[in-house]
Amino acid sequence: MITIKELAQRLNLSPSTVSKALHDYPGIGLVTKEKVKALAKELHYVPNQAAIHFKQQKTFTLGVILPSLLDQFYSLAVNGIENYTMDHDYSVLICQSHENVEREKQLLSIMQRNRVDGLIISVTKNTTDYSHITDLQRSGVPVVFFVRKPTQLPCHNVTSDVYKGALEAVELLIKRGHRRIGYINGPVSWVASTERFLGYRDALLQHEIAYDPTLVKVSDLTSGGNHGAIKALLASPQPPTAILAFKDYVMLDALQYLKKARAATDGQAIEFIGFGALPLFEYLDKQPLASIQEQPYQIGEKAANLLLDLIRNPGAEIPFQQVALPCNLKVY
Amino acid sequence: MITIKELAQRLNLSPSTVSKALHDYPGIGLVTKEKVKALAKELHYVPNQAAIHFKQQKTFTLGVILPSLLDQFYSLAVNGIENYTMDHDYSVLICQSHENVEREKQLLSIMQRNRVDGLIISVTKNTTDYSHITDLQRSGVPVVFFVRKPTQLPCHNVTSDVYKGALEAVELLIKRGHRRIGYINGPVSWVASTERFLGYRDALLQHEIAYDPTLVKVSDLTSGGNHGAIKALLASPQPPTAILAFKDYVMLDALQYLKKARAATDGQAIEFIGFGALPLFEYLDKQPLASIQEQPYQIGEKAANLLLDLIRNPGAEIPFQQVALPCNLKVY
DNA sequence: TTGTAAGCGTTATCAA
DNA sequence: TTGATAACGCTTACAA
Repeated sequence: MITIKELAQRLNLSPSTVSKALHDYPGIGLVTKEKVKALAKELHYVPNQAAIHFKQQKTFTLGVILPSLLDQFYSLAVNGIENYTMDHDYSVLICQSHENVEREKQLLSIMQRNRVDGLIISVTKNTTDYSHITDLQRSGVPVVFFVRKPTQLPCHNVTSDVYKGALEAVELLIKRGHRRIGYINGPVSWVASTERFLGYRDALLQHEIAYDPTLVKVSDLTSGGNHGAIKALLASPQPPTAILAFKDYVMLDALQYLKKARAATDGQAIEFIGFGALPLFEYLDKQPLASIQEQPYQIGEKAANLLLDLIRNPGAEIPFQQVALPCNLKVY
Repeated sequence: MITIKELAQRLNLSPSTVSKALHDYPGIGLVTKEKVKALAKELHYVPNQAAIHFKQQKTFTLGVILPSLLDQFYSLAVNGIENYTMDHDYSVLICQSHENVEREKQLLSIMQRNRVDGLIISVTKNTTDYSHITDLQRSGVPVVFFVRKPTQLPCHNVTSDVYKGALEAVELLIKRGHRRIGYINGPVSWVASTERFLGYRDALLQHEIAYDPTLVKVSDLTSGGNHGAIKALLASPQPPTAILAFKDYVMLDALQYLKKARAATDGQAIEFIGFGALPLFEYLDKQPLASIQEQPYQIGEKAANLLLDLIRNPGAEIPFQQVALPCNLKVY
């Protein structure tokens, strides 16, 4: 591997001159500059990032921790992050927590060893203690939460405006004549669950429909949990005629369950709306009424944008940014 | 950020002693060792990887280049790679080419700057010139191709045994009485396309069914290309009664097209088999006959395994490894 | 316009 | 059992 030192030797120059020439540093003779660049190209000189990072005490790298890349929501978000960072000459270190808190802690440590300049994170289902994250922050690494954010902790974060998303979805259901509208919620510890729930409830109240707690069930978002929730809803004395689901996958599981136990609904079709508007819906034979489309790519972009701003203004006491990108009700 | 030097000062030791103590280097007093470790913990000492990489002239990092993480096949493969490398104290630098050759070249350069110890790559649709990759190899970085491999270039690679997968799929169709079986192939420049095709053709020949080239169409794997291919098959004088598809997505597009143009099939249902066995199939109302399940996770694992072996035996003239993992016909 | 020298954090070699 | 020293590749303030 060819180094600046070697280039310098071959050209009878000093390493610093070569370095400057390669970076178009002002005050280097045009002839020298060209000579250096030519030789660098000829010998396939490739700068050693490890050395640069080491010298600069900066890695120009953002850490990204997310639950799983199998969820298209997150792979889209990664694309948004990557594109933004690429354009700004940063790179990303992507890691999956697989919803495992221990692993999340390990990853935080990896991020720290690698001296990432900042961190973008969507915490696991089970993260309640954020000390591993606040420790990192305290050591001077700015952190932006995305999609999933802590309940109490004040922080920078980028999410979807799921409150409004849920509100609009339920309004659509009401407009279509539904009065008994169920909701299958996600883990109650999540802000995202509360917000969706409030949108659901407020839509009802705004249209003078009493809020009935028996129409709300919680799922842990596993298939089993989803099946359990729909089953419970069907078992209520007056089952819902329409259901809002925390995620499209929840809805799909519910539909699957219904197909098997359809007798219970008296042949009445239940109308569904979920969050996600996943690409795979294009291929479903029987599409749902609608889906609330979030903007994962833009969430990623915005999170990266925010984080780079924080990195570039180190001392600055920037107040905690809370960005909520709009959702879009996609009617099929 | 606390450094070894600081730990040394505080303990009135030399940096080298501290370094050795932290690494359980033999010949360090037990007392010293404990003292060092205790202080390191107390002050939250975190080693600086950039410095270590720089010093060791090794990054303990594998580069991974793949077309897109949106394809679950690849996110599963990444999981396999990650798990294997984690267990062996390596990390991964994951990048997406988005089927863009120029970007692929850029990424190679990024990998080189970052001095990855090895590269796992699935090239883009359009990569025909491999010089950017062979250049990297020549500079001493071992490379393992996965999923997509070059036609001519001898290389280490890990793929699926799609020949056998296609063969078994077509045999199933034949057993079910089909005699006119179509095949929608992927880009002809891919080895994976040729292999599938040969499996398709050999299955026919082994059952004494003449191979009819008009029943084979090529798609570029875009929705448009897929629709075009199925349309062409339907337009043939004797349309197929069953179709093998290069990928499940091809099959889904074909099914979608059929739904719209179903008149053309005279109400005869065409039976399909594709490659992939994607999780989303669980949610389809009308499931295909079968799908050929590949093992992306295991492919990733094996590729990482192979690459680490290559890294660990630098000089060794290891003959090119060609691993093909079995496919499994999943009948719905 | 170019060169000198120091230093980033860590570790390996050798000496004490 | 511990310490001194050099080196990894690069950048930059300062000197020439």
